[in-house]
Amino acid sequence: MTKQRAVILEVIRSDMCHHTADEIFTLAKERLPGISRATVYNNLKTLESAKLIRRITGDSLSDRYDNSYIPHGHMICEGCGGVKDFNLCNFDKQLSDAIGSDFSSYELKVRYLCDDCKSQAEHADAVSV
Amino acid sequence: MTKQRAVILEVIRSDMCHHTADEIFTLAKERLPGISRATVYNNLKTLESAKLIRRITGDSLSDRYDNSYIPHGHMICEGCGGVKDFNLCNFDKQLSDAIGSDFSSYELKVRYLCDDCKSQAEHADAVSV
DNA sequence: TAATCAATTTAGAATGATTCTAAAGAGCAC
DNA sequence: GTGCTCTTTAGAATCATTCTAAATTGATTA
Repeated sequence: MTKQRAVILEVIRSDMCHHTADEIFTLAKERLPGISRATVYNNLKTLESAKLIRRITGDSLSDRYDNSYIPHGHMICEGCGGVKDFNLCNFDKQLSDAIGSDFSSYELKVRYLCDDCKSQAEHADAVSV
Repeated sequence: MTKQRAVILEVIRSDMCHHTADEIFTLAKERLPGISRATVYNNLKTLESAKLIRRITGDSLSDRYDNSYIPHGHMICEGCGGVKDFNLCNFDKQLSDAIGSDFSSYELKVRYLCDDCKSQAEHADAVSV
């Protein structure tokens, strides 16, 4: 475990946000000013292979990284691109029943409008009328 | 509806595959040799806004397009990469309850091993012992 | 401590998907 | 036919990510 890898893992674990590689790069740079962008990408791959983090592919241009490898749902706001976690009860059983087989993982993304973007949209409507 | 847009829509609807933009470009070019890549991208956006097709993100580097806008699950075999569709009963209600909001769409992908690949893997195990 | 060797890091170039730009073309209302 | 708007086109630009090759690090062993 190099110090670069440790810092990247700490950055991802330090809060519940789902950071992009670029954000992780910026945050890691605060602690290791010489760190390279390629190192961040290399380590994100390594850490995902080691099942310490999970990559989330989404609606925004860049992927995001989750500090947990355990599958769960992601709510993706169509306004701001923000990502939140959520869980469904007994979803594993429901899924394996539906597909008629065990499975190794799943990815569930819901596109919606978060409260902030919803009220912004309402405000915009009110103004434009 | 321009003839370019019509051809792109036909290409997407002509089979059950989930084509990439590049594949759609190639297929459209067979019928309209002068068509531009930008036209394909423009129209894929337009057609998705019109809810005639759906964009699927995350399987590979490039996005894919589904000839149905209605959300449904995808079972992706980790052995052969094959994709099958599946559905969950009352999933819309379950989802909106879980996230506490309406949503505009969802994407659900399950990674598993299909029967063929499963028996192949068992056979490989047997051989290797 | 010095030699060695593999893994990691680095900067910058390369790639690949997608978007942008500006000019040309098509279709429609008047 | 004129004007207007939307669409198409080719190629340039952009952006996230990957690759490359040289330098560095760290562990291991002599």
